[in-house]
Amino acid sequence: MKSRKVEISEMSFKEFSNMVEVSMENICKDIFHENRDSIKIKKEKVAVKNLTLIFNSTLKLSNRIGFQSMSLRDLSAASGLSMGALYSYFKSKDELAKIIQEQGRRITSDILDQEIGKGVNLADRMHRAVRAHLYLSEVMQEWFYFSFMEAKNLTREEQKRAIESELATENIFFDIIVEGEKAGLFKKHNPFLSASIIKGMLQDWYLKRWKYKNRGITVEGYADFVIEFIEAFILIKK
Amino acid sequence: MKSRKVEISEMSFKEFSNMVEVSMENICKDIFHENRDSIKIKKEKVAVKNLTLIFNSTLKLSNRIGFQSMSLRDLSAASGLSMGALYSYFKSKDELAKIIQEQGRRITSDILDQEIGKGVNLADRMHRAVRAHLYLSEVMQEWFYFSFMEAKNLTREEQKRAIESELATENIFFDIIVEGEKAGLFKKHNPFLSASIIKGMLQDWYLKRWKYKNRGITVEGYADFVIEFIEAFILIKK
DNA sequence: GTCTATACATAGATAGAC
DNA sequence: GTCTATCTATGTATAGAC
Repeated sequence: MKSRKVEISEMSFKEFSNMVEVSMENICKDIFHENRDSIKIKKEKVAVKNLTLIFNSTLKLSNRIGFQSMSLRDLSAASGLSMGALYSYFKSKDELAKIIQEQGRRITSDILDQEIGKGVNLADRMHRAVRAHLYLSEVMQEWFYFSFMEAKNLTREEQKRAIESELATENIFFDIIVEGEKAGLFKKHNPFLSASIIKGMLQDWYLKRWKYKNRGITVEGYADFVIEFIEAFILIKK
Repeated sequence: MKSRKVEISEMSFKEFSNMVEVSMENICKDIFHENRDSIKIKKEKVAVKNLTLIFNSTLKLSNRIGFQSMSLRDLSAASGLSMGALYSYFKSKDELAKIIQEQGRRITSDILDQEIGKGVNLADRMHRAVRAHLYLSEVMQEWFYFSFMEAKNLTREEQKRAIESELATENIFFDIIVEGEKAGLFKKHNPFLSASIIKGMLQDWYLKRWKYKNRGITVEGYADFVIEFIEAFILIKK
């Protein structure tokens, strides 16, 4: 029980938060360079600044009223950019959604891989996976909420990617569980169901953050609770 | 462990399904009578038939593309009723959403109360609450999905009601857990978090049914798993 | 690079014939 | 009770001035 606390201190929420911040800006730059054909702006500095502004405004509005309900006039008002200016940064509303999805997926994938790779054993890997996912969805709450709620508004191709990304995350847990069972550390259950349930618990954090916030639950507190809950089920007691 | 199986047999999914079917038609009739001012149709038989048709078409379309993206022309095509005819059954698109929400909430509340009331002790009540909620969300999967995903598209008043209903369901679990702790049957944890997590597990069933279906998981199988998972955490081992 | 003005499509909603 | 035809508002997207 104590050992978990030690592992947390290796990656506090604050440190984690900074790490994501850096990753986010880099990925924004990558996105700018990759989409130079559909982005009419030439200067990197102004483009990245406004892209960030547009992404954030879109996420804020979509979280409140939904991407479909958000008109580009709304987005124009929220971002302070005119309709014409907006269309210098993307060539359609659909493409805007696509770029935002892409950006979030990359950050998620980068950060999770990086963080889980540090795990020294299976229990540690499980803790890190849970904690990293929760911390990440805390920092990028709007994106995670957006990504879940707006999946239906994407093109079929983008939907496929979203599902793949979703299942990839779940597989991280699946793999840890299966390895743990083989090693005789975890009880034998249906590992697919266990992984699903764990994923669901993590999702609850960003889908219902208002509820947890109202009750004064912090992301660290929630992480501790989830880990305890999972371990009661999978760990073999000695 | 065996005792749970006995309790299930008191309410098989099939029986449950029939119970809901009846409740659904009755509530559809109630809704018709209560909204006689906004519904221009006089004959109960034709009104209830078409209302049911409209509700089902709306749910189907909304589940696929979202309520906001569904135009009334789409709904007209799917239901086989003309635009004009549709407006004889509701006076705005917003009102249509509202009526559907109302109908689902009533069924949910009726069925859950009825089913949980049968519980003979706290563990039994917990099992029944889990199972009833899962079975209900299986029968009415489209409604549950709609209700969760379209909350943002409702008026502020309706949003408040949706949240209240959500929290009421969660409170069922909260109360059972608190009573169980007092009675010395359940371990002491944070009962708010326990109730939240349980609610999230139930929600996962209807939010990701495609995933469970693809993997061949039945609702009964999922219910058994969830109950086992919960009990590993809350039950005091003897 | 950003703005204003505008084109064009599609949405919700209603009127009046049948 | 249901249909077709139509009104009006709003949405996405673009052209061209600055």
